[in-house]
Amino acid sequence: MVSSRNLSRVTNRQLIIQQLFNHSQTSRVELARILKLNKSTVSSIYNELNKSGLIKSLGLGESTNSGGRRPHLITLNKQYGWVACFDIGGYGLRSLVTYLNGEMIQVAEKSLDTINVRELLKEIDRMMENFLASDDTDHGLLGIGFSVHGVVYENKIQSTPFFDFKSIDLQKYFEDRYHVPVILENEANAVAVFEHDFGRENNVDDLITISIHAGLGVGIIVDGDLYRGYRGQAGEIGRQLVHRRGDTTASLVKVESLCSEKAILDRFRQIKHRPNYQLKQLYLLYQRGDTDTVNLIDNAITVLTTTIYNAVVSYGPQVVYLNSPLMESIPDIFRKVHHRLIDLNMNVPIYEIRGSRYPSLLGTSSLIIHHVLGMENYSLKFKWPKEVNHID
Amino acid sequence: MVSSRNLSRVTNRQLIIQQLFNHSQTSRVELARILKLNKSTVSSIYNELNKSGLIKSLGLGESTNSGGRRPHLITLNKQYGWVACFDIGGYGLRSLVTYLNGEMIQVAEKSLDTINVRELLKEIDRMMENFLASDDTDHGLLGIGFSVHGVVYENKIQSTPFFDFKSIDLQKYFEDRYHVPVILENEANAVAVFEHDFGRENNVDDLITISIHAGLGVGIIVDGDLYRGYRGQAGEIGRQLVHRRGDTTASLVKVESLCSEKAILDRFRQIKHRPNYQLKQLYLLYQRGDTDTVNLIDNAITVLTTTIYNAVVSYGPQVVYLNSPLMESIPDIFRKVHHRLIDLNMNVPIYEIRGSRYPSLLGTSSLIIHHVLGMENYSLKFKWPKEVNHID
DNA sequence: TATTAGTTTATATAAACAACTAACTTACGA
DNA sequence: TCGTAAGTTAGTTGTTTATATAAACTAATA
Repeated sequence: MVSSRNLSRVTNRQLIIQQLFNHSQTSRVELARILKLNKSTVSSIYNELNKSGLIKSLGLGESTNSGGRRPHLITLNKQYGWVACFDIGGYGLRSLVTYLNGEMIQVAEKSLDTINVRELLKEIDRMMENFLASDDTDHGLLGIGFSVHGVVYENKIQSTPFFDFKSIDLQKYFEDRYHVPVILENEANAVAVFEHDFGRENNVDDLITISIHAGLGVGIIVDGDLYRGYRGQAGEIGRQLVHRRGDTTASLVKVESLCSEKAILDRFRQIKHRPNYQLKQLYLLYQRGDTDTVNLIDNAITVLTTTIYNAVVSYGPQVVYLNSPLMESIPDIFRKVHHRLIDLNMNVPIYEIRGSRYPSLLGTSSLIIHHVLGMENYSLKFKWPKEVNHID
Repeated sequence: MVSSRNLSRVTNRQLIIQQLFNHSQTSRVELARILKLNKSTVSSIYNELNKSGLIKSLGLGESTNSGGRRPHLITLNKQYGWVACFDIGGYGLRSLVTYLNGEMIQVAEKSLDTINVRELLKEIDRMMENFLASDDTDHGLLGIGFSVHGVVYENKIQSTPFFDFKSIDLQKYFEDRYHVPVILENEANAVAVFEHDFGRENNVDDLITISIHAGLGVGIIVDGDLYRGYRGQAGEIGRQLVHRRGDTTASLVKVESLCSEKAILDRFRQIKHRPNYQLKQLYLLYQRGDTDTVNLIDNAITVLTTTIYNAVVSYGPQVVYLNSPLMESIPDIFRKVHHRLIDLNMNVPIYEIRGSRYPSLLGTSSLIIHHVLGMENYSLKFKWPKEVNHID
């Protein structure tokens, strides 16, 4: 517990954990120098952390040219434990297991077309059993995180288009079952956390990620922290109202009805009278120059461009990331949106996130690891996984 | 200086100052009970603050029915010093002097139509001399704050439509001149700070204020803190691009070109061929039902409605405030916008700020007082001044 | 006499400090 | 080439200092 008494102790321990986390190796003197703490203070906290098993020794380092004792190199013990993360969306269920440092251990995926919540819970439990069976860490499972395509507030799902979660409190269910902390977060927010915590540049503390799936959502990082809004309602930009270009009536439509992946696919199926067409067919017909399809995509590009532009003037981010399976399928879309934005003199860099299966899971991993370590208010930097790529 | 050593002392002192600030009277035991500190800890810090003159005694309070010694009531000594605030806009210059607790002492105003920066500085200095002459506080001037109609970043004006500030660093100029801290803030942000810190409900920590003047800007409070965006660029929603209703071309226009006060007045003067018409004439012709004028206003109402709606889904605030001399002149506008928003099922309460001369100045006063007291990260609640009213 | 406000004194925690040991490099003389 | 002294750096140990808490006190009330 943090009382007034041991406030500085807790703070100093957090600073040391942060330093351990963010640097692949360090030593006691280095900690003292960087954190401006006395060597004895560092030693005292080091002993505490070491006793709890959070520190791993890396042997001796090199001494300087002018001599001196060699430092004992140390690092965070990633084998201390593991966390599980799940992404729940329209497509089904994806999961990821990472060590305490966010390093991927394994992934799993299960598509669920028509499912009820019981089915989903059973599938999650099956995955958890597998994960628990292959555990090779010191203290085992430390926490579970969920990324949800819907509005989340205080670890409760407020609304989601996919399942009926009114009947079940996911957090309570899994906390009771596995006796570890469980957190829930909105998918777009999780992706934003991923970009911030796994980002290659360390100094980007104001960014937005735009997720284009069934709807259109923004994840917002402000000054390094997630901006959720009142009751988690911030960033629902898909619900913005616009006049359709050339529409002479007074009618307003939601932007996501014009440019979300779902809206585009629905319209495509309708135009082509093929209820089973997928992204693949959309890509093929677009490639072939099919007029209807090209018009459909061009229109979406127009709407997307202004929506992104407007998000930038609204949120004032340093960087924008787009997270969209649609754009991964049809690379032309991002290319054209990008060019249009440059034509509009938008001088904020914009990137596409590739490997869009992992970002929300990794962001969730970061969130639960922050929580497990009691480091909610500290920036922890994670290593970029090879499976995820950036394109600009 | 905050070192690891005296961290808890600094924190506890801040907690006590916060409590003193936010409650018109308190006592040492009460501080100890509320802050969960030992009575002796409170006494120790009390003595420190008392020696520095920050505390004023209010005599003895009442003892309980069951007896016991009467408490010595204390309060923050508002007479400790004063701060000066200036609002610089297209209309000219407004200023406000407050005590350390944000209580108004005096105001001044000077309209400047065609001015250069030198003129402006001279006018500010003149006002400052008057303020200094009538000073009745213990330690005199403590700080100066500026509210600027333009983008501000790290106390520097990045851009403003009104003056050429490239040549002058206001902060440095006045810090050198008066040897007190000087801060600059964007006007919409200052209004947002005003609504948060002077707000009647204490628990609204997510709100936006929409300022409608020459342009259209949003001030955003997230979790009790100002959200400025990268280089202060957040909230420039006037620069959002939209299709004009019924426009069959592909052209996009800035929303502020359709619904800002300046845009409306400009168009009004153009339609009526009267370059000197002001808000008064606009109001009169609107009242008389002049077709051109009614259409102009109706169109602005339409654009304002969707812009506010879109801001709400983007930022997810708990409350929205509108700050607009235009709406103060023509109350119909707010009434209609409000009704339209209800028709759109926007369930976030929206209020109009009346007395729009003071909010930005009072918000700036809060900012500089926070700074002077070293309380940047603490919420200080100010008393609502009688001159400012809310309408919903 | 019981109760509450506030102070004083003693004690505990933890950070800083100073002085130590440990372990290294370099320089230099035999 | 070896040995050793001098200098350097890492990390520990004992001491001091700041500060929060606890307990025992005084003061003032119903």
